[in-house]
Amino acid sequence: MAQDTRERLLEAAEALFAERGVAASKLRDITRRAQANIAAVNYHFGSKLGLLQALSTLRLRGLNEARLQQLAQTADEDAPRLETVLRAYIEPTVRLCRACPAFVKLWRRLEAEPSAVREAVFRDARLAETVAGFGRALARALPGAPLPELFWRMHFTSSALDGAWAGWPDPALVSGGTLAFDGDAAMVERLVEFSAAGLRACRASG
Amino acid sequence: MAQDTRERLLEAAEALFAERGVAASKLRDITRRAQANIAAVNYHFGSKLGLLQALSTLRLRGLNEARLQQLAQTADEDAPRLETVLRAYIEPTVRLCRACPAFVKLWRRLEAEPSAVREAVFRDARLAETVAGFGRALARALPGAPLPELFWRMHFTSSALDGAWAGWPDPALVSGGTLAFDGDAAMVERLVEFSAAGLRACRASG
DNA sequence: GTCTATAGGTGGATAGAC
DNA sequence: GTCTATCCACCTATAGAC
Repeated sequence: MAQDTRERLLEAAEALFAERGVAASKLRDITRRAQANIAAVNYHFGSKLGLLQALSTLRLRGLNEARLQQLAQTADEDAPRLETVLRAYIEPTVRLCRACPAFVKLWRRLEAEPSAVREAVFRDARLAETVAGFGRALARALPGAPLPELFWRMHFTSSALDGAWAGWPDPALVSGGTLAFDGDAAMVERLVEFSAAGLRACRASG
Repeated sequence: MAQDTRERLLEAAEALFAERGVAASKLRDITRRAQANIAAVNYHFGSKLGLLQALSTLRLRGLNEARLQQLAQTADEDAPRLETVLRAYIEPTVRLCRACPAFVKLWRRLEAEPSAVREAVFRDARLAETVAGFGRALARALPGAPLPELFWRMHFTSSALDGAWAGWPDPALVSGGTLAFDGDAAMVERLVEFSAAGLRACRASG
């Protein structure tokens, strides 16, 4: 209870939105969990959607800024190593998964929303800069590869990344009990190795 | 209106669940779209959840049975080609994307649900058989590769597959306008090439 | 900034006629 | 199998006291 009401509301909303979905999360549950009054959401965020937007912007801006910052460390090199670029995308995500485990689930839900909702929610998330920045870096890391091909495969990588943590800490069900988390470092290595190989394979075919 | 009410309800629910989410889809909207009476859902499926379960089982059983059938054509070979195994997983999915475009979006939403809901919804979907069957096939295609590694990378492949079509027919937003669909065949090739390379890369590291 | 009270509307589900 | 009418629990949002 050290934080102020606004922060407690964001935290409670994140947990409930992630677990039940936005529509199924009732303002009453959110305010109860945040130990705030039922009217607090409207006072601080204007509406339920305002709360969702504030939360999304907060997390996604932070994530994408961290990604771009880590990517900027490779900006001097003419041809950065592919694995370095992928790490700049993946590692900040994993840090977010540690700091805000619920948000990764919420993110998955938000991706499934219709365009209008996504547009509203992602508007201030630095998404365009991130796509552009990593697109340029990939093109430098894999010169000669067709750009649309690189973008698609980066999209695969991003989906794999989301899917890897979406079930955390229980990925068992979707995998029929065959998967177990073996630590952040191992997962990062696995993802980097997997997607680097997949991205390099398009050099030959492009 | 050739189909009976039960089928029209399934179709309407699929479209609305996919577009708005399950919780946000009102029984009244579903029945209106299906040109059925408000009481029809409870008559045919018992409840809203019953409707969701019937729909999920119908689609996922069909999908997984088609996958296993295509995989069975490789069962005689000692070491099936990796690309053949991946195609047996991916191609039936693409056919489902064509036949029931809405369900792919719904599937994404369902994956984000808490374990209890997923368990109920996926219970009769032949999920366990599919995981087991493809696990064995992958192990034969890539002898020597550690099994947990193969399962994780197959999970990446599955996530990439979902992500590829989740935004269809409009993947533009999440990608900042950089992606465009260039046909089913091209997407299948891209996915197979990408994930085959990623899976093979674990042979060296295993 | 926080609270109570309530307006104003909508949800899933059912009873019972046809 | 299909329909109308209705129950009632519950929702978001707001007004207005403190």
